[in-house]
Parts: sequence; structure tokens; C-alpha cells
Amino acid sequence: MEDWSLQAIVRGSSGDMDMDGHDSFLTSDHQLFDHNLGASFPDIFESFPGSSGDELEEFYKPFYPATSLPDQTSVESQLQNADQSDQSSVTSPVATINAVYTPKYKKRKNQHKRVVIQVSAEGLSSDMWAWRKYGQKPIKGSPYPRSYYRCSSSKGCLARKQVEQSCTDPGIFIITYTAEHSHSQPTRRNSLAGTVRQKFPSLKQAEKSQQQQQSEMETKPRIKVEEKEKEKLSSDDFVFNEDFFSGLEEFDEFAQPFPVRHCSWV
DNA sequence: CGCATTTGACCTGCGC
DNA sequence: GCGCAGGTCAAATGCG
Repeated sequence: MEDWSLQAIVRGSSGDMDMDGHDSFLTSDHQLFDHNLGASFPDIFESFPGSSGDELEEFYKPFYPATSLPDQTSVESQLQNADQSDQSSVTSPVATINAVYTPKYKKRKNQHKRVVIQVSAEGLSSDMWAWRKYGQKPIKGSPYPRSYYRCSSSKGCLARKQVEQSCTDPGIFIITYTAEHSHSQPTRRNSLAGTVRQKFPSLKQAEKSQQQQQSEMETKPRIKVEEKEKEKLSSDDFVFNEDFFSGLEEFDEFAQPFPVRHCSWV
């Protein structure tokens, strides 16, 4: 909220960029490509110690639309665009490729490796994992708060996810997954299956709440904006530790059912 | 009663 | 060293 002017600037300069405005100005060290995952991965393959590439390919496959693997030229042009908007927005993942997730306040610097996907609200509600919200924070430069979730299916499961709403397209949610599940995917949606409680508002709900929010803000300026957009997306680090590949199938499972709009490595 | 959500406080990393 | 921002904790509260 405090940085609306900044947003305006960013949006104005980036125009109808394929990156959402949030990532374009929020973080300087994020890589965000529109459907360009595949083409951008060679860098990762090269830099990933001991990685054959095929494994990673298997991993990221579910995240990009089958029809949208861009060619190298479009990738390069997009990278150029990214460079134009933010010279530091494209950085080599090499430096953080060995990052290992350490719980609790540890090493933000090493958390650069994350899996970031962009989905519609529909996609949000299609996540079969059981997530428990443990925090929400307003993010500088974004009108929407970021919500923090951890896996509630299993006690020791380190899987985390951050959800943040795109500031350029409220219908788009940026999800960042960190770490992997230490258990198999639940057959039930969550432990509260059968209850009314919803972990992620549907698009309609989101719209509804936005309308509420708007009317609220008309009467009382600013206040509780976050509540509404509940699901923001965020960007998480993905950890390339030894457990990384063992969890790929799980990501595969949750990634496929819903439409992924973007996927990026940061 | 058990689990989820909310929310302020706290901790840590980072830039200046 | 200080302040800011991101990430997490935990008490309070709500809901089924």
C-alpha cells in the first residue's frame, strides 16, 4: 500500500509484460519467465552438479503447458525484456544451487532456489495437499499480502508453500513451493475433508471478497486489505538437496491438475 | 475436542 | 551497528 506509486511506475514501464508486475519489481534476484521454463533450464542443467538434466526435465515438465514450450529466441527476447526492466532480474542460479533448506529463520540468502508457479484461482483450489496457514505478511511493493502455508498432512513434513496474488492480475496466484513432502499425497483433500472450511477461496469468492473489500474501503479508507486476498502468491526457494528428486513425483501430482500460467526458478 | 485461521511478536538476513 | 523486510512462532479465536 505504501508503494502504490512504485507499482504504478513499474506497471507503466513494463506495459503488458508477460511477467507479472510483482516479480518484476519485487525481487531483483528472481527469474521469471512466461512459459519459458524449458528453455531456461539449460542453465540449470549446466550448473546443477551431478544432474543429468533428464531428471530435472521430468521435474519441471508438469509445470509448463504442453503447448507452450517457446523457442530459444523468444526466451532470449524475454530475457532481454527482463534485463531492460531490471538488469539484475536474471541471475545465475549457480550460486545457490547447492542451497539446503534449513528451517527456522535460516539463511534467506540460500533460499534462492524455489519452484515458483503461477496458477489461476481454480488451480489454487486444485491443490490436493493439505496445507495449514501459519502466517501472513504484507510484502513491500505488493498490494497483496503473502500467505505462508505448511503441510498439515504429516507432522514432520517440511513442505512449505507461499501464496501471493498477482498484483497485475488478481485472478492469478503465484505459488512458491519449498522443500518436499516427506509422505505420499493424501487421497483426501485434507484432514478436514467434509467440512465447509476452505483453504483457498474460489475465484468467485475472491471476487466477492474483493468487492467487499472495495466497499469497505469506500467507507473506511484502507484497513484490512489483506483479508481479502488471502491467497497471494509468493516466491519460495526450492531446495536442491538429496531429497529433491525423491519428491518430484509429488510435485508432479499437484502440478498437473490445474492450469499453470507461469513457472519460474528463482 | 481437534484442527484451521488470524495476527502481533519475534528472529534472522541483508543493505546501508 | 541500525533499520528494514521476510519468514516463523504461538496465543487467541473460530468452526465443525
